Amino acid sequence: MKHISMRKTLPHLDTSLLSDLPPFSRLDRRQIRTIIDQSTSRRYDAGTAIFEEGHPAERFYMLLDGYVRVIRITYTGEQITALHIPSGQLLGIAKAIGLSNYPATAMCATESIVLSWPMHLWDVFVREYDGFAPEAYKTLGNRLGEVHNRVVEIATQQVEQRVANALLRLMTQTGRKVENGIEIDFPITRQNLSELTATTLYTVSRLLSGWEKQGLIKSKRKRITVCDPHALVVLGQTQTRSD
DNA sequence: CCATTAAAGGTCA
DNA sequence: TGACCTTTAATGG
Repeated sequence: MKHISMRKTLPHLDTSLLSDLPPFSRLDRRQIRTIIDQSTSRRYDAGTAIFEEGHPAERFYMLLDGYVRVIRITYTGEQITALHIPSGQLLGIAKAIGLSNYPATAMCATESIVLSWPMHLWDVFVREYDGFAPEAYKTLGNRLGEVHNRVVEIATQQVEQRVANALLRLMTQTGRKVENGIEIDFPITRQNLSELTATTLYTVSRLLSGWEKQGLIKSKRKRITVCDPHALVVLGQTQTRSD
């Protein structure tokens, strides 16, 4: 028995934790102090949910460290990954578009550190804090745009293109430089990728194996490194259709 | 071109 | 060891 996540307030939360993050970057020290004092901080293990689809949206969150997978459950009980959220972003901000329940589950892809506030403070933040609302809406807009792009891809592209593009997006959004390329910074399985691209884990596995043989990527269990981004870009745009 | 099914080997706690 | 991850092959829409 180990690594039990306990809810607790960490002792020394410095104002610098938030002062560089867009939703709070226009605020002075005193305001940020107030915001932090109203927050609850918590660490989550990888694989645990911060909040779940359908539950009342009681709190909103700022991801300080880690990665979160936004997941929806289908009629048959399967999960599909909608998008990934990197640290420094707000999440659980359903209130911004008038929802009273969370529209999706937020699952930690890695160990994560999160600040949260009771939802009744949302209106206070929007009213009192310069730049907060625009940044929140910008975040929502970006996510909506990303989901839109995927809908278009799924409707118009072949599986190979979709997987290549998904990989490129993850690389640019969460990539970390390593010696032989750029590694996606959190554990991701064939299953996860297949959910993102509306295909099966077997097809993803076959594609990745092929790309690895050609030297485009390297992969270990739950880890993928892109070695040749340009080749993937080409793959992602090539229409291998008879003309 | 791609999903499904089945089977087997690998990895991790 | 058991649960989870990955690959490969066969089959069929």
